[in-house]
Amino acid sequence: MSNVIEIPFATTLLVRDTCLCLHVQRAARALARRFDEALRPLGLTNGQFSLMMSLNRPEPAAMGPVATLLAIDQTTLTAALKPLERRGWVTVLPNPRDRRARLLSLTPSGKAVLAAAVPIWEMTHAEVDQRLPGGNGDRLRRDLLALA
Amino acid sequence: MSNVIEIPFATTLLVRDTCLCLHVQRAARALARRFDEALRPLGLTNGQFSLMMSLNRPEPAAMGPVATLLAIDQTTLTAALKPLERRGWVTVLPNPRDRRARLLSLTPSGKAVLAAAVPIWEMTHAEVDQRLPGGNGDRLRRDLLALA
DNA sequence: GACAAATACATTGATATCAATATTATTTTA
DNA sequence: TAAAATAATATTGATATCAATGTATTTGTC
Repeated sequence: MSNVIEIPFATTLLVRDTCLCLHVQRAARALARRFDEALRPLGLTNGQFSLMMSLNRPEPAAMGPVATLLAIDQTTLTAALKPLERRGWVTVLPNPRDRRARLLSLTPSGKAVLAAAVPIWEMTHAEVDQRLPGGNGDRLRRDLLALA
Repeated sequence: MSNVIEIPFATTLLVRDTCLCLHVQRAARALARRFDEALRPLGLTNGQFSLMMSLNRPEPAAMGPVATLLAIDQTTLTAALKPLERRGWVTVLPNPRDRRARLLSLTPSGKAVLAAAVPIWEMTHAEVDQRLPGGNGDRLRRDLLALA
């Protein structure tokens, strides 16, 4: 006898249409592609842009708080810094006050790339904002913050 | 003379607080972790759950439409199928009517895993829904669909 | 001050993601 | 029908992501 468990197709449709995780992942991929494409002339991805922007502080940042801000694992941050270091856009130096810690800074060329990216971000972001019901993302941001 | 371009810190704060791409990526990572953790006892990730659920159709699916539904690149789908095939949860067969195409199907054991995942999805999803202002994600889903 | 606990980060291994490109098969056009 | 255009998928190379684990350093406690 065949005992194959069948999931009702209605369940599939329910998950497809309601799963917030799927909806957020889909939107994340679509937005990432859009920003990646806009930033490509600078050799930056959306994630690298967000990371570098978060390093634009009066004082060098430590890794932990940056990972928390971006909601990425600390090991992901370690990996993400590598290509930025290699291109000379970011420096990762030991903190003399705590030799476990690292000080993350933008280099002058990193700042130059980031400065060039800002108008691209502004234009792309304005386009995205416009697509949203209501014409701006305030409501969406509030909802997303409740999930992060 | 030093000609270092400085991005105003206010710009950094503006991007941090308003960038929809960053907000969506952050929420996507947080939700992915939550669903991954809940599904871990079954050996499934959130993405594998979404993919396998999208294969639960009366007729085997082709790759293109599945990639479009999930808003992933077709090459990502090719790669994502590999571990599922290896575990015997999914079959990838050539389509006799069009030998370029592939037919994607769940195996009986794939259906069994997926069936076991459904109650976990329901519970996790209900928890997430509750966290949202208004107590459900209808509004958020509408906003996200406008981006995907 | 020694030692246990906690902290900060790195490494490894697996999967996810996409751009660029290649391969194979079908469809259209001349 | 042969050649060109199109379509469906695979491969490669680079980065992204996280769990599990390891290492070095600091902190807290006695």
